[in-house]
Amino acid sequence: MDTKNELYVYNTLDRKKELFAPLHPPHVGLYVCGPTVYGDPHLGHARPAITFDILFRYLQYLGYKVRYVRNITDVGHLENDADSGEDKIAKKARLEELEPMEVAQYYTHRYHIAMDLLNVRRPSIEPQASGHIIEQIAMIQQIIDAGLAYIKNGSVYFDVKKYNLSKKYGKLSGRVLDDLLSHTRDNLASQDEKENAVDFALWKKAQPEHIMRWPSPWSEGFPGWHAECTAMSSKYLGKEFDIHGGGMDLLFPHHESEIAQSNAAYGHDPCKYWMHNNMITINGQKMGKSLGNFITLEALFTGTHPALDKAYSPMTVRFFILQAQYRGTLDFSNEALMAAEKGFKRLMQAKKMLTMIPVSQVSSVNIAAIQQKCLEAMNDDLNTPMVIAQLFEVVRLINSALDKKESFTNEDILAIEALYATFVGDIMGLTDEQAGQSSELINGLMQMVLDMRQDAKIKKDFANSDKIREALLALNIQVKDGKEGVTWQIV
RNA sequence: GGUUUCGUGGCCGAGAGGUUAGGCGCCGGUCUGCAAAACCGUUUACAGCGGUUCGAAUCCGCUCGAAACCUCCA
Repeated sequence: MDTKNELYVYNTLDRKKELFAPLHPPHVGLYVCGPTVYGDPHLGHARPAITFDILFRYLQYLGYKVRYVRNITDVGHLENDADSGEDKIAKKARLEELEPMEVAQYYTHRYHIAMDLLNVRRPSIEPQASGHIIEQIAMIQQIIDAGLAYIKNGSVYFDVKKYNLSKKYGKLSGRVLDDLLSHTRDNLASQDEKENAVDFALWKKAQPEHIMRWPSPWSEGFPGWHAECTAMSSKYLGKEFDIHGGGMDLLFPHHESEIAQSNAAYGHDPCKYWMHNNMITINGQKMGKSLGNFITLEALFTGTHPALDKAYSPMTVRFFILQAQYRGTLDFSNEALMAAEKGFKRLMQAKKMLTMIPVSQVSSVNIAAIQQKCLEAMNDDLNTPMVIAQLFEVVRLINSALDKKESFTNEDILAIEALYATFVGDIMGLTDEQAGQSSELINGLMQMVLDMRQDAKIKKDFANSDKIREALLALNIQVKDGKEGVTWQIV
């Protein structure tokens, strides 16, 4: 009966919304594929980070004790272009004459700074792939012992065809092995070692030019791409946990192969729910490093990218992302970001006006109903755009109350404050960026300047009053002449 | 070629078999010394063609178009 107060999430495994029921309540294990740290974080990184930050926050709001693991991939993966066979991180390190770990550390740091600005909560554990080589080797050995991997020239490959005899490879992505066998392209140099094109590497023997390498029972080399997530998720969340998240682009082959590895090594799927965020597109096309159309978060925040008309604050970007449901593509444009910026400011400004509303004995509003709708929206697979729509209803009510077209009781005002604190602050992680900017000194100075302008206005010296207004605007301070007096806002 | 999605008004985006999404923009009004802000009102929608239904933007089929994945990528 109470279904509206229970969380439903879209499970990619069966492509429908399911009631979320943790394996071991009140604990929830959440694993999300993190960044590969060989480049600056861009807008694309913000989407999964924010999507699963919302999930993390909301699960906590619901009272769950969440262990959120998000890895750092600091062991690069193979490239397939002409000069390849080389580890991506190793390649970049040589170009810049840095230690590979120095590069990884540098970009990890940059990633953290960007995520902090976006107010993305740090995960409970952020394990590095390079720190879990032993665990990955152990897992690979278990797969070999199970007879589902073979060794060729010091490299280890997962035997997908053999695995498929007892389990179904492709159950997450909807792919059929026979189709994959007949359609997969075979242009990788290393593929001649594979028995089948669909087989994937668990361990790769390092070529001489590789500088990232570790000893193993098979060769000196490095783990395959999919190994780290299985090894680290099972180490920190157990061999069966609740939710595995990541970008849709990782569905195949990465997550499909994680399922195969987990089944081969442990006999069952790694998790109960698979959740995937969609991509951010730019002019309808996926943003990606290889396409050369990606916008780094730093460029976005500073407005230095040629495609940008101006800088957009981290909270504007966060709000922009939350205005779309996480499973849909989100198209980027200056126009859309500017609309988000204006909308976000309006949302935050209304909250500040709350203290100016006269308290009434009678209420003309139903805040509890709005709160309930916000909860229902969150419970419906994290429908943040719906939550935001409800919050704008509150904005309208606040502004109408200021215009004396609605009346709030003290309880109403407290309920609205709580609504903001819970949904805007705690759950959606939106903070007021100007909060810290107005010190006592600035407030005092502003009061003085505005008093001077007011004097000029009384004397009908509009030349001077406008001069003050324009000078303030040049400093990005907007003066607002309201019915109840003059206020100001940093724009 | 295969797999998975998607096509909503000027833009971004929810929803979903019958009842206003929301934001931004445009236009009109209130307020203002003038603006801005705020409020009120208004304007364009569900790719196309069939089918199911009392009724479809919402279900089914086809057509057209777009994207992601199949190769590193969030």
